[in-house]
Amino acid sequence: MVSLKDIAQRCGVSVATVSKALNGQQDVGETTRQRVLSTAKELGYTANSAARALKTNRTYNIGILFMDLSNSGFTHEYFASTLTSFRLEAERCGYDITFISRNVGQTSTSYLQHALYRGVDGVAIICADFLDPMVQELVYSQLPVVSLDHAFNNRTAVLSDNINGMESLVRFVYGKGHRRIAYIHGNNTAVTESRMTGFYRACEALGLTIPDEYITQCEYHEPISCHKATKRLLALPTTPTCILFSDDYSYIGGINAIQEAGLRVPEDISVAGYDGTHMATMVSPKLTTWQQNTQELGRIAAAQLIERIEHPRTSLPQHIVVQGKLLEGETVRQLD
Amino acid sequence: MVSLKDIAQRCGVSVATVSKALNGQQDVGETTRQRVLSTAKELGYTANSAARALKTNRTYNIGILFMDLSNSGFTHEYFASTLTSFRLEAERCGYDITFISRNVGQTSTSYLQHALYRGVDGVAIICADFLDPMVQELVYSQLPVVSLDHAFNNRTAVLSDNINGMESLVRFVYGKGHRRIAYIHGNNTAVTESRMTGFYRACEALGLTIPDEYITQCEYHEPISCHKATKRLLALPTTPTCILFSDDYSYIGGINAIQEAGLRVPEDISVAGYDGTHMATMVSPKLTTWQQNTQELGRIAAAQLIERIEHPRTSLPQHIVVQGKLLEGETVRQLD
DNA sequence: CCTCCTAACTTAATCGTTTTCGTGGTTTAA
DNA sequence: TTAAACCACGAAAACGATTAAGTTAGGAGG
Repeated sequence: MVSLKDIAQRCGVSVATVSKALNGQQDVGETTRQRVLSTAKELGYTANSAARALKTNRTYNIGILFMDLSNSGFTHEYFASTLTSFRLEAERCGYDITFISRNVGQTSTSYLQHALYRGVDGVAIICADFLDPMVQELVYSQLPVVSLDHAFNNRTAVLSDNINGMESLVRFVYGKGHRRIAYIHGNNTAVTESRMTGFYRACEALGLTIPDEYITQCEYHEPISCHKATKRLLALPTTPTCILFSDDYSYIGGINAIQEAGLRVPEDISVAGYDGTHMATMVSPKLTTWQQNTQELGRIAAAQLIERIEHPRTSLPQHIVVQGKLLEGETVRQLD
Repeated sequence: MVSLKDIAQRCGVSVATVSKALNGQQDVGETTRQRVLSTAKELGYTANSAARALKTNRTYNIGILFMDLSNSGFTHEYFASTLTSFRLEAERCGYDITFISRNVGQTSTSYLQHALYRGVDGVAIICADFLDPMVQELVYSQLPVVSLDHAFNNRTAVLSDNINGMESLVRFVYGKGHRRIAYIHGNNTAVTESRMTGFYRACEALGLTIPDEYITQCEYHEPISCHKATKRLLALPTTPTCILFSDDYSYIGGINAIQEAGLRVPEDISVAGYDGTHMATMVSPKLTTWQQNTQELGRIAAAQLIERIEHPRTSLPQHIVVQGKLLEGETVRQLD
């Protein structure tokens, strides 16, 4: 590998001058700078990030906590596309991305240890168990941190507007004349809590009282689980006129249960999903759903984290809510 | 940050001894080793990977080329789950993963430059334009390289069995009595070529002659494009009895076109996908498809790359084909 | 008793950068 | 003419680790 030393020798100047010339410092003559720049290119010089990091204590590397909880991490479109836009923005700003795991070398340690070992400038928690003590340790360390869809005290968080999203969805189906609205919610997480709040807020505001048996649970991103939940709902003495599913993907299971019961969407029963995945617009009939703005979620998370990294004193931790929008598909019928 | 020096001072030994003690070298006394180990823990020591990399020229970091070609990278289950299992295996072996982009800092360079800058020990090309000169440059550099689904000369590659997969699929539907088999293939890539070969090989072996208009194209992972292609097929004077789609996801578009034509699957027309995504087993009727073994593809790719990294002289570059398997769903009807 | 070996350390160089503090030499101002 | 200011560059000290090459001290062997 060709280093600063090689360039220095070739140009007959010191290593210091070469470094300054390449880094655009001002105290170096224009002719020397040009000479350095051209020989650097000529020799095919590439900087050594390790040496630079060692000296400057900056790696331009961002650690990503992205755990494949129940196999729905990478393959879950919401997380996948958020990560993609995060990566895009980070790279645009000159940062690289490294996954934070629990092992350095062959031995297992904590997330924080791993982050410190790699010397990342900051950490983004995209997909993880937020209540895990090891995650807590990481969040409340000295490292700049941004989290997605979970707000830690005094730390920057980027949140999808789950309350408003669910509320809007309920108001939409209410506007279509539906009163018997069922909600199959997901696992017990902060996200679920928010959506529940949104659901009940809308109901209260609209003067709706929803029987308890209309509120049931399934696992996120698990069509089979959703299939069963849907079946339970359809077996009730008074069936709902509209079912809100936990997410778009689970809807695949739900629609099966509906078809098995000999019902059609939206003629016999209306449904809506949540997420606004690519798939939602492709299925027929088009799924009515709340589209989360993954592109903005990822971009803002990256931008915020970098802001915290580059201006640790002046930037302040904040909780940013990113608005989604209603995708009015064809699965909610107007009741007369 | 606490460094070797701090531990050395506290223990009253030299930095060298501390380093050796922590790295399990043999020429250090048992009592000193214990003392070093315990004070290291006590002070909360974390090694500095940058310093280590600088000295040893090893980063235990693997670069990943994962370009979001036409938005189907991260969100494409095939790539996403291959990447997941790659990451898992790499981490198990003590390696971390960093994405290779085209910019170091604010300026844009080549993939190779970026890889060299970060000093990765090797590179895995999971999802990229294999014909891009910049990719070629990377592949034929000094770095250990493994590629997925594209075989470079003298470099290790892990390949899904596209020829055999497609061949098996054709033989399966042939076995069900189908003779008028259409194939909507994907974009022009090496993968498509292989599947085409498999398709024609099976036809030849079975004595089938497929009319040219039965072979049509759509974009991978793009239901709308597949929708149109399907429509074209259904408008032919003699329609096929079975349509093979480019991939499971595109099937969503295909099924819409079929339903619009007033046909049912599998009663009126049979179909099959390709990939074996999670979704394929969830839709109703269950999709008949060829399941690629993403778990093994990722795992083997990582293991092979690490083998090349750790034994560059003795290990040899090879092209490994990973077998998939037929998922016999419910979308191919037995013809009488 | 002397030599030699070995175990257990230490010394010091080195990896490639960055950055502070000089140091001459030249220009400018008084 | 002289002092101050400025410019372009160099010397050298880090950053934190690894490792080859010494250096002890103590014991074994003759």
